[in-house]
Amino acid sequence: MNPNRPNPNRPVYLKLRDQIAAAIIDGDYPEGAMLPSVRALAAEQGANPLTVAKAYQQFQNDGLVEVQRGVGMYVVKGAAERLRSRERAAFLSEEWPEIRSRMARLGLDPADLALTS
Amino acid sequence: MNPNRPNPNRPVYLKLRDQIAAAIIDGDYPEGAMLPSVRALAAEQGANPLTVAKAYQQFQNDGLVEVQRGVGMYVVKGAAERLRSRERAAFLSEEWPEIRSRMARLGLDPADLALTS
DNA sequence: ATGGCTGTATTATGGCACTGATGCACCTCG
DNA sequence: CGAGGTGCATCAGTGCCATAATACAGCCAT
Repeated sequence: MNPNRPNPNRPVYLKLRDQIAAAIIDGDYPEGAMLPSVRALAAEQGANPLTVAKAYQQFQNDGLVEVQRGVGMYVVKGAAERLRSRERAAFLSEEWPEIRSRMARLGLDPADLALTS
Repeated sequence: MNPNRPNPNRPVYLKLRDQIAAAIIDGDYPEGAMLPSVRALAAEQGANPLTVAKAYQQFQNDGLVEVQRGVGMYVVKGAAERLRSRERAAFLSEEWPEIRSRMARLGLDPADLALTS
């Protein structure tokens, strides 16, 4: 299921990826700070180091983290804002339309649910 | 992925399942009407008959369609409302909390987006 | 009754994604 | 220089998904 966002049986490396992205946006991993090593995060999350590495991979490709081989991976300057901007655009263009149409089909109104929670 | 909801590369049988569910809720397959045969829908969708059968399977298990072997599968009375109710509950308890928290993180307000579209 | 339509069961196969174990290359510090 | 920390590459195993080829079981109009 999917792959798919809310899917519970979702690939581990994607769940980790989302979790890390959230931490960067929220400032839990400040700019310039070193990310947990693949082994450390793997041990903490009960996952395989390679799975963690795969989760980190995309951030490297996108230039959001800087890799110093033999040392560690660091959050680059402006990563949080760039990441937020990118995720927001992706959400609005790819996810929100489907969510909105599904809610309409189910007779739900986003404005109502916005208040309750 | 999930197998995740909005995932584009999602198993065919799940995409078909969602598509059929939407058609039932929207009344495209009215109560008492016969669903397309597995072979017909397979040909139309360019899929394998067994894959379509797998998509139909869950509706049988849930008692939303009645199977008349040798004839076809029919939408039972009240299926649309039961299906909508079930999907709504599932959406609110499993998907909406995550969606809401993600929107908050990205600085988006459901109430605002409810108007725009 | 027979041909043609339904759904279903069986088995086999190819592909793909995810996960995992091992070892290597690189850097820093004492 | 050596120990212990980094990330990274390679290979293999596993399971799900989709497809295919058949064959079978039930119903109905001609």
